Amino acid sequence: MSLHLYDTWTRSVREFTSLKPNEVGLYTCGPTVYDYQHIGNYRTFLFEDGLKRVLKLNGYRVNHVMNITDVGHLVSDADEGEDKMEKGSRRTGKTAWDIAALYTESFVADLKSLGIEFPTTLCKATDNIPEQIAFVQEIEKKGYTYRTSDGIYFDTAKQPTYGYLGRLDIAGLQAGARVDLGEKKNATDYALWKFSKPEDQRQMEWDSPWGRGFPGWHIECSAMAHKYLGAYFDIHCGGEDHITVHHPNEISQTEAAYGTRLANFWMHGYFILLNSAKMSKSSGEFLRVQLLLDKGYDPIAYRYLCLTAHYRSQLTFSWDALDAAQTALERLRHSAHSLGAPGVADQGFVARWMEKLNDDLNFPQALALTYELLKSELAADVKKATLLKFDEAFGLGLANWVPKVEDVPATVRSVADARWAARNNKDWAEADRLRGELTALGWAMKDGKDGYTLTKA
RNA sequence: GGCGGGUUAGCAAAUCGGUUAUGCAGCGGAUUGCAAAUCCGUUUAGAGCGGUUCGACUCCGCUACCCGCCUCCA
Repeated sequence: MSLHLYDTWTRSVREFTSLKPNEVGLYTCGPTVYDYQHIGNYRTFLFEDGLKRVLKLNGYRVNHVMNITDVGHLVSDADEGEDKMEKGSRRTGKTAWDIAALYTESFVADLKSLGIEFPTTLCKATDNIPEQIAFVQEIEKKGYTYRTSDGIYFDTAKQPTYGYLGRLDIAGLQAGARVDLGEKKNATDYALWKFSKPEDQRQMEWDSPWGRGFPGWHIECSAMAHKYLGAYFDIHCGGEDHITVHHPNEISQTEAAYGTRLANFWMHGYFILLNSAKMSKSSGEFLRVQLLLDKGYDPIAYRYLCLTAHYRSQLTFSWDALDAAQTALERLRHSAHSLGAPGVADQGFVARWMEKLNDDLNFPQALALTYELLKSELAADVKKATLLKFDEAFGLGLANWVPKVEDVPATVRSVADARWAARNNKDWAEADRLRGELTALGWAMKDGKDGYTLTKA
C-alpha cells in the first residue's frame, strides 16, 4: 500500500502524494518558549518525528520547518491580560530575550534525548518580524483587516470559508462567546498586529506601519511557512487543540493573502492525559523530560510509550505505564544486542511493517510486529537486520545501544571474587553470606556459566 | 450551551463482522546449589440496553459515564 495519511481538512484517510516530485514540505508548529516544554508537548513532536521518518522511508526528502514562538503573546485571546514572555521575565528576573534563549536551549536538549530528528529549519518568530509585517500588509491590501484602539484585526466575516478546518459553527460561536468581544466585530476575529500600550514599557516591540507593537500569535506561522515553504506546501502539523483556532486562523491569513489553504494535508497529534485530564502549562503541575531523568527513566522509554498508542487517540499517562515501557525497551535492547551482527533483512517482515506504517502511521501495530519478528524462526542475523530496519521508523536507537558496563569499585570486586570462589567450592553458606554483603553494598551478583556480572541495585 | 472523540482483560493499548493483537504485571514450567537473567506455556476482555446479521468487541440506535475543543495551549 502506498502512503495514506489522515487529513483533518477532509476528515478522512487519503493517499499522500507530494506536490513536488520526491520532496515534502512539512511545517510543524513549534514550542512557545516562555516556559519548559512538558512531555505532552513532546508527544506531538514525537508524532511528527514518526511522520517524518515514514516519509523518508517512502523515499521523500523532507524539508521540515519548525517555528520557535519567542514573541510574547497575550494570556487570553480576548486580547487582554499579561504577556507570557513579560510574565515569565518577572517570574524569573531575566529579560524576555534571556528567557526565550534558556527555554529554547532546553527544548533542543530534550529533542536530542528523545531521539527526535532536528528540523531542516528552526526559525524564531523574532527573527522574522519584517516578514510578518509584510504578510499583514498583504492581508490589509486585500481588504480583510480593520483597526481598533489596540491593534489591527482580521475580519473573519469577510471570508465565507473561514473555520472550515475546525468545522466551526460560526453562528453558535458568536452567540455563545465566552469572552467579551471588546472592539472586535466577530467572535472569531483575531489580532494581526497589537499596539504597545504607551504606559507599558515592553521588552519586545517593533516599529510597523501601524505603530509600535508586536505581531499577533497566528501570523508568525503563516509568514514563516510562506517564507520557507511557499504559499502552498504538503503537510502542516500541530496538536489537536490547534484544529479549531490557530490553524483556521493560519489558513484564513494565507487564504486572504495568497488564495491557498496553506497546506495540502493537515495533521494533528492527540493529547496525553494525566490523571484523566490534559496536561497543560497554565494549570500548574506538568511533567518535564528532566523529571523523567531525575526519576531514573530513559527518555527513550517515553518515546516507546508513545509508540504503543496511535497518534490520533489520546494516551493515558501513568508511571506504571512508563515503567512498563521502560521494561519493554530494556528487554528489546538486550534482545537486539544479543542477536549479533546484522545480515540481510527479511523482505516479508519489512513489507508488512511498511504496510502498517503507510496505513496512517500505525506504529502500535508495527511495534507489535517487532515481537512477532523476535519470536520467529528466522536466523539471528536476519532478525537483527530486520529489527534495525524497523528501528529506522521507531527511533529507539537500537543500532548503537550496548549494555552499560558498570564501574565496579575494587572492594566490591574483591567480595564478588571471594563469593565466586566459595561458590565454585560449593560452599553455599559462605556464598550466600557474601551475596548478602554485596546486597548491603548495593550490588546484585548474577552467576553465569563462565563468570559473574555485577549490577547496581 | 455548541462541536468532536472515547468507554477493550490488573495496567497501557491495537486490529478485525467468524481465525492468538502486542507490551507490562500475574500464574505455571524449564534452567539455576539457591537466586537473577533468559526461555517456554498460560489465566483475566470488549460500559449497559436494544437492533441488523447465519454470526458483532467490530455495523446501527438509545442510555450512562468520561475526555477534548470552543480561552494561552501539543
